[in-house]
Amino acid sequence: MPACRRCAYPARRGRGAPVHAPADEGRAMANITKRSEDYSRWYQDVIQAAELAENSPVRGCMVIRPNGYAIWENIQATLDAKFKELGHVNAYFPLLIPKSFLAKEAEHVEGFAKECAIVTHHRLKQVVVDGKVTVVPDPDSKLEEEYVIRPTSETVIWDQYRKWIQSYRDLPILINQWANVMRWELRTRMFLRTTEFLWQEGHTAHATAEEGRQETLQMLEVYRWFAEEILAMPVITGAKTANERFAGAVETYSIEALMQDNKALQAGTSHDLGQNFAKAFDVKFQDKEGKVEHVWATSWGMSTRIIGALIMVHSDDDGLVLPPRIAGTKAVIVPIWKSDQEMAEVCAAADRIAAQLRPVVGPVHVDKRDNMRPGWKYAEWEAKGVPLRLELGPRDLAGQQVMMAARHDRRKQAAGFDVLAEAVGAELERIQQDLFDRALKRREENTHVVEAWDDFVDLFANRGGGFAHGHWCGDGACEKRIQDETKVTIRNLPFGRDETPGQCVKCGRPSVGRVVFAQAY
RNA sequence: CGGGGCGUGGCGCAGUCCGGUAGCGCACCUGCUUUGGGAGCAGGGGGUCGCGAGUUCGAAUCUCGCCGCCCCGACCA
Repeated sequence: MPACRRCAYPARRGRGAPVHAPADEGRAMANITKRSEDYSRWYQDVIQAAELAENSPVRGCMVIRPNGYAIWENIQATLDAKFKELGHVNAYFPLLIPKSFLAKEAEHVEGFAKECAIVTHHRLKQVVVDGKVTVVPDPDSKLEEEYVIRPTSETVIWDQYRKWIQSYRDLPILINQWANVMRWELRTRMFLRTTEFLWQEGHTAHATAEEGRQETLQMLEVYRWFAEEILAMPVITGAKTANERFAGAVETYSIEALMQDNKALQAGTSHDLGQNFAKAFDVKFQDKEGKVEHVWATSWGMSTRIIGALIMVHSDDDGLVLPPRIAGTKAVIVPIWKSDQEMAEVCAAADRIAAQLRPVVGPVHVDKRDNMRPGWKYAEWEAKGVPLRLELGPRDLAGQQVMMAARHDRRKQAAGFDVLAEAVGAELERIQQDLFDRALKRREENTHVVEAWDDFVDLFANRGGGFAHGHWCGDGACEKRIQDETKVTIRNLPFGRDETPGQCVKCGRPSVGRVVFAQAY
């Protein structure tokens, strides 16, 4: 696999033929695979180029680098504020769960048993094998009851809620926790499915079924708001089918987004748990009439997976694209100079402008590095997804203006110093809106109404897939057959869906309305 | 866990078939000149060739075992 003789551009790892850089061969830094060429490699390249995360020594776990973690911190800050606005409080429950807890709710065990990491010992012992010192679990330290590293916290939390709840006066309990969880996945992908991931999990307890239902729907609406307003990611809200429901839930609701490769991604879930966990953990309360009853529960979560969705919805072949509202750095100022004196003047002006902008638009970075030229910096900040670049050189200084360049559409325009804060604020708003509009347009262009099975198969096999609105008989077995034959699943039963009766796209039996089908992550 | 591809300075790769003591581009460091879309020259630093055994006078290269990464399945969301 030699380098290309014509241009000396090195061949890519793992492929036979040398791959030429596009017209601009200088793009050696990031070297991002095009989406059209290899979508999943593109995804990995973007993560690397934007320095969001890296693989760790442990398979399936990732190191989230500062650029990636800044996004997560903004997600946390925004959601946390919203949760609290709605009356929730934060708490923390332990990482380790007694093995027996997992077994208490029948469906819950079934759902998670296959992907649990188990702690069996509490001590290591030095041993010498073939003359080399190594460590092994000390057999004498075997735990009497083994612990499971939480795949989710329903069980520990409900064990605790039993102790906290006696009367209706103790309800509702509206607790959220920010935590890491572990699910031993066979196949992992950065952010989208990692063995360990970060999330928030809300766990609430209520006096009535209706109140629980309302909470579930309210939190789903929070996720919809967050995805659409903050992440500029249009989503479909709706109920999951029984097959796709959370293990132990009465009803699961989700938000579903469409990625640029036309695969769907579940970006947040909210579960109405009914009385299942209250019964499993014997959590009862006495109501006003003195009657003793099991409490009603919900849980809801959004994880670092959403960062994967964020990457795939907006980014392009030059790297990451972030909506301003979630970007860690809103704008970067690139000073341009020739002489030392110009450097001093331009940098001083850049600092003044940054100081002026920060209170209005948030974090603004001034890139004063003198070991690379402006063009290099442009490309680098583009790869990292900073929404707006401000170019400031001697000519701008003379004209009392900066050049603003938007990351997502390359639009460049001048903005005078006297109106800079308003101009930058307005441009960031335009970018935010534009990203949403662009994503929504793409989703609409890739959403189809299907009637016949042949058309359904053809859509996903030959016409690029996307979202398909089709009739479904409601039978889980039929749903499974569709999945087995086409890899397509029902993403959800959208709120406000078309409930005109029809015939199931697969089996032709009567249907009470359309559902959303897609191939999914 | 099945099929395929791949592990060589930070990144991307050559060298492996045919064994001879490791090289290229970029990045990095120093200096000078540069700086409005990926700068130039000169000098310099950095690699137990994924890990472990074996064959050999000698292993990145041959043999065996293991580990990891990527893609496609299975599992799962």
